[in-house]
Amino acid sequence: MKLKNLVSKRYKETPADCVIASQALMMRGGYIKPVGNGIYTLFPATKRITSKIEKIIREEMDRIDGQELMFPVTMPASLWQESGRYESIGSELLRFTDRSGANMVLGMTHEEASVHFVRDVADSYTQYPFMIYQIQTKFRDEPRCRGGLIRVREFTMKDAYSFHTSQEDLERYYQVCYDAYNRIFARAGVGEVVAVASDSGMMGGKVSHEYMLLTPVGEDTIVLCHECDYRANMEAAPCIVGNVEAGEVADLAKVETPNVKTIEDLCAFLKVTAKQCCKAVVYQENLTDKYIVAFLRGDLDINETKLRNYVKAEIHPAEITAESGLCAGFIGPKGLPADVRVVYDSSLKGVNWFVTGANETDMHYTGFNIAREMGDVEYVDVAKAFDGGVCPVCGKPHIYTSRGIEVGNIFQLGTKYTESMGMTYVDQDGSLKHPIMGCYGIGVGRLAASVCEAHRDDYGPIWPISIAPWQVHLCSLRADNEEVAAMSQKIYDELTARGVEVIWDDRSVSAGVMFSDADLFGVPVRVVVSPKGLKNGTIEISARDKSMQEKKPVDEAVQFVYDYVVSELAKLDCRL
RNA sequence: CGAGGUGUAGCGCAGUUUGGUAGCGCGUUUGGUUCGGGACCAAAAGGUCGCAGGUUCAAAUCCUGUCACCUCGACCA
Repeated sequence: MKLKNLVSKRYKETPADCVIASQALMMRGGYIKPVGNGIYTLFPATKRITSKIEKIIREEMDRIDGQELMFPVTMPASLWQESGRYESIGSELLRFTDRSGANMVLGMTHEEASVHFVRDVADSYTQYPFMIYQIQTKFRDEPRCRGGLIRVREFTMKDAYSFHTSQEDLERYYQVCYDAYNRIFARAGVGEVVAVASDSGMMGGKVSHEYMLLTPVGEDTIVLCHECDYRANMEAAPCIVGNVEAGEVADLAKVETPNVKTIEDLCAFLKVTAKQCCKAVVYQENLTDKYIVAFLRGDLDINETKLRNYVKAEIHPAEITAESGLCAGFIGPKGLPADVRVVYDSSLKGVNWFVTGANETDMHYTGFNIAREMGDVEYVDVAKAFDGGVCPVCGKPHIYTSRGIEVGNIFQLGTKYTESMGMTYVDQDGSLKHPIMGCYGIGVGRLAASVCEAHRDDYGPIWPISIAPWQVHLCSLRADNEEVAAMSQKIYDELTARGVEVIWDDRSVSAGVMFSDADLFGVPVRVVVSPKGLKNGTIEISARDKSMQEKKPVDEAVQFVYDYVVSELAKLDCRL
């Protein structure tokens, strides 16, 4: 492929509104163009990258006995009504009507479609287990898109669904997928992607992992341990405070705290630490508007996901009205309205002395002892894990947090969909049973963008050779020079004949333009043919990541490049 | 959905306060000189100033409405 014929354009200046580095480079390098909010055209170079990612995914899915198929993007609403998600999922699911007025949806995930398919064909235990997968367009009407391909509304995803006759078999296969995912990311050149325990969210099910690329620009917060390899999404991470500073037992006293509403003000006013405060966070159930007051230690933050899971309802931060009986800024456990649901965080357990609200304007209690004042209450973990917290695995207080981009996930779904959609098979003993499901996703475009985010310099992406749009970038400096033109053609022909992918730049432009464009292409191997080199009988060969730079005699150059490409590919378990 | 912001040539921007026939840089085309990290000279093409109303002799500029996009927040399998 000659670069001058490639349908693309590169820009010297960063387009407006780019927020993260990979997005800026992919816009400048002519990889993507926004069509609408969160909707992109992928240019030919990008499509070559995603196709290679897809090829790796296919190889690994097929290796664990996956069977590729294709579900539709558009589905009748009735399919989603069967599982109950037509009602339970919000406006993220794009709904529309067809010409006859029938309700339709655009697929954002395909559990329903997969159950719809297999319930007719997998009716005997002898057919299990099996896994089906597809690589296909998804549409999710995200409220807010971000960072180029990092968070979009329309995207390509590999989604897989496995079906089992026992929880044990699901767990066995889950581990197989876990390993396959690690191979996929390693082969795509981002071995730094790590699996973290996660919250299952709307997918249902219990055990799940997310594969995260750790980067400051990530949207998720990851909890890790310095001592051991514990890793979890903040949403799912337990908060363990460790040693409790119980404090002295003291009498309950009501004190005036005029206009002191925040923990910070309270600490300053009463000369106490945040740990000695019991703070209230107020939510409301989405459907009923019923108030939920969560109490936790003053230095901690609420983990909404854990709270949501505990109260088993969708919730949102409360609007505290005059009729609610709540006294914003002065809320405490004692004297709350009866219809308010109260949740005590584990961080409060065993502490004898708290400052907390008195449920009266400008009044707080000191010496508040939850066990004495409120009796035997249940403590649950609804706080966010924090730096220096206790690791739930090794027990050492070495928790820290980091940010990450979720590039894939795996879930043990259980029977949520097979039950709701009435899928059964006949077991060995003749009884009807619901298959147990797992599901496994990878966002292809997001992975490509994440690779760019992880592997780049100031001048452009540095694509791993396994997914690079081309393996070799051939630069003909002074292509008008007959010798240069002839040698370039020879190198291009020979490499291409041996299966190496070459992008060939034979434009009559200055070296600066040619090299800066090559940097933006991010192709791993660069071959430079120039009059200067040819005068010495050499060809320049270098790696985009600067790990290799050679001058080779003209008759050895092709073999050297070929060998180098093959060996670099082999390092990522890939072939020409 | 809440708050803020921006729409002017393919890209980046100025011009809007104070209304007067639309500009700069990059890119593109042609000719010439250059040639190892975004060269130079000369000429040229390219815009109903997001859209629709209104005010005015006159609107990119003022007013009203509307659409789109961006940022922060809410939200997020």
